[in-house]
Amino acid sequence: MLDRNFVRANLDFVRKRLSTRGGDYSIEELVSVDAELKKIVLRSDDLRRQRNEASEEIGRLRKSGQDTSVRQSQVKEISNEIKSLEETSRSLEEKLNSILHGIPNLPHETVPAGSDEAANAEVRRWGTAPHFDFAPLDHVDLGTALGILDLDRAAKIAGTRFSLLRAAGALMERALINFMLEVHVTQHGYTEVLPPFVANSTSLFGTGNLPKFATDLFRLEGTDYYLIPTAEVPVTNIYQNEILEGETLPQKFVAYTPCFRSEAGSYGKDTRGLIRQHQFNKVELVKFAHPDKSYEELEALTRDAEEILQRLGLHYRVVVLCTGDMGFSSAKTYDIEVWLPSQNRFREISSCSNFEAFQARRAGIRFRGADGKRQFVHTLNGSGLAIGRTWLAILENYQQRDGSVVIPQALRPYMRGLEVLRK
RNA sequence: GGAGAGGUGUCCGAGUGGUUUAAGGAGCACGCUUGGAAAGCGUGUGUAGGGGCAACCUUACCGGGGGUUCGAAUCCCCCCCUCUCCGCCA
Repeated sequence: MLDRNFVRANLDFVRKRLSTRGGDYSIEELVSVDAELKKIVLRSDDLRRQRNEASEEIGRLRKSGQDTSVRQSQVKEISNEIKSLEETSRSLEEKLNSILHGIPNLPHETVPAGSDEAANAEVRRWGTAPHFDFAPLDHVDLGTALGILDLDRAAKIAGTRFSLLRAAGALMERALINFMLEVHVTQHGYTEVLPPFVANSTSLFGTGNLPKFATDLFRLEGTDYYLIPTAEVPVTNIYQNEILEGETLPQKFVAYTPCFRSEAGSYGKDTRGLIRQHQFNKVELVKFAHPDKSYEELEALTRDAEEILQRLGLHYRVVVLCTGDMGFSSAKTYDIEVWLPSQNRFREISSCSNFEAFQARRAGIRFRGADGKRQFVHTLNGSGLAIGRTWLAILENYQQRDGSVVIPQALRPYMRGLEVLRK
C-alpha cells in the first residue's frame, strides 16, 4: 500500500513509476476522493467539537437544576448531521481503500523498465552446466525409475499437482530442509521460526496477497483461514501492529513451511513433474530492516540464498526482474534461476524481494528511530530455497548414464552418508 | 464444543452515564539536592489525523465492530483474543 500523503504530494512521479508496471491505476480518482474525504472529516470534526462542548454544558446546567431540553434537541440535531456525514465518509473511505489496496508498489529506480520477462536483466552467473555424453532424462523419468517419486499415486490421493516421495526421495527432501536451515542459522545468522501453516485474512492483507489475489489461495471453507502460499505470510506478520526498537534492526528469520497455491490460471503450464505443485516445501528468509539499509540487506539476502546452490554445486544465474514482471508488493526483485538440463534452460528456484514500506504499512509494522520517531520498517524476503525445485535440480544435474544420481557432498551428512541414489 | 472470569497508556492498576483533561503507582527523561550515588522533592512523559511560524488549539482512540443517549471506558448486541474448569482429542 502506498502512502496517501506521498501520492498526493508526488502525483506525477507516482503516475510515471506506476506506468512502467503496466495496467491502469486510478490515481486521479484516488486524489479526488481523498480531497473530498478530507473536507468531510474537517466538517464532522468541527461538529464533534460543538457536540462535546454542548454536552458538557448540559451536564453543568443539570447540576445546577436548570432546564436543558432546548439545548438537548440542538445537540440531537448536530449528532444527526454527524451521523449522516459518517455514512458519507465511510463510503468514501471504502472507495479510497479499494483503489489504494489495488495499487502495486512503486518499482525502485534501479529496476529495468519492461513489460514482461524478456526485459529481465541477468546480473551474474555461477558455475557451469553439466556436460552429458548421453541423453539426460528429466526428473520425472529419473525419480520414477529410482522408485523415489510416485506422481500417479499422489494423483489418486489428492489430485494432479501433488506428489508422493518415497524412501531416499523423502529422505532427500527432508535433508534439503535441514541442510538449508542449518546453513542459514549457523552461517548467516538467521533465527529459525516454525510458524502456523494457516493464516487469517488480516495477515494475508498485510503481505499483499489479499484482496487482489484471493483466487491464488486455498481457503478453508466456512472460515477465515487460508493455507499459506509461502512462509512470507506468517513470518512477516510476526510483528503485525507492533513498534520495534530501532536497535533491534535488522531482524532476520528463516522458516521451513509447506506452501499451498491454487495455481488457478496456470492450467497449461508446467503440467509435468514437480516444477509447479499445489503443495511444495520451501525454506524462506525474511528480514525486517531499517529503511536506509534495506537495499544492502536485499543484496545480502540474495547472496545467502545463492550460497545454498553453490554448496550444492548447482549452476545458476541471478536476474533482476523488470518493472512489468515483478510481484504486486515488491519494489525490487532478484530471481535466482537454476540450470535444468531437461529443459536446457534456467528456471526460477528463488525470488528475493525488497518490499520497502509497502507491506509494513499494510501490516502496521514500525520501529522507533534514534530520534524517537516512529516509522515503517522495510520488509524483505526470499526463498532460501524452494525445496522441490532443488530436489529435481539435483536429480537432473547429478544424473549418470545408468540412471543413478550422485548426491552432492554437502547433503550427505544429512542423508546417513548416502552417496548415490540407485534402484 | 459447554460454563465462568478477564482484555484500560511502556508496565501494573483504579474507574458502572457528566470537572476523566483516563485517578494512583512503577518505569523513563530532565531538574533540584549530593563529594559521587541512592533515597527524597519537582516537572514532564501514549497513538493517529487536522489547523497554526510557534507556544498551542482540535478530532478520534480504553480488544474489534454496531447500537442506546444531549453525552459512553462505563449501558445493550455481535465478534476476536487470553485465563480457569469440564468434555473431546494427538
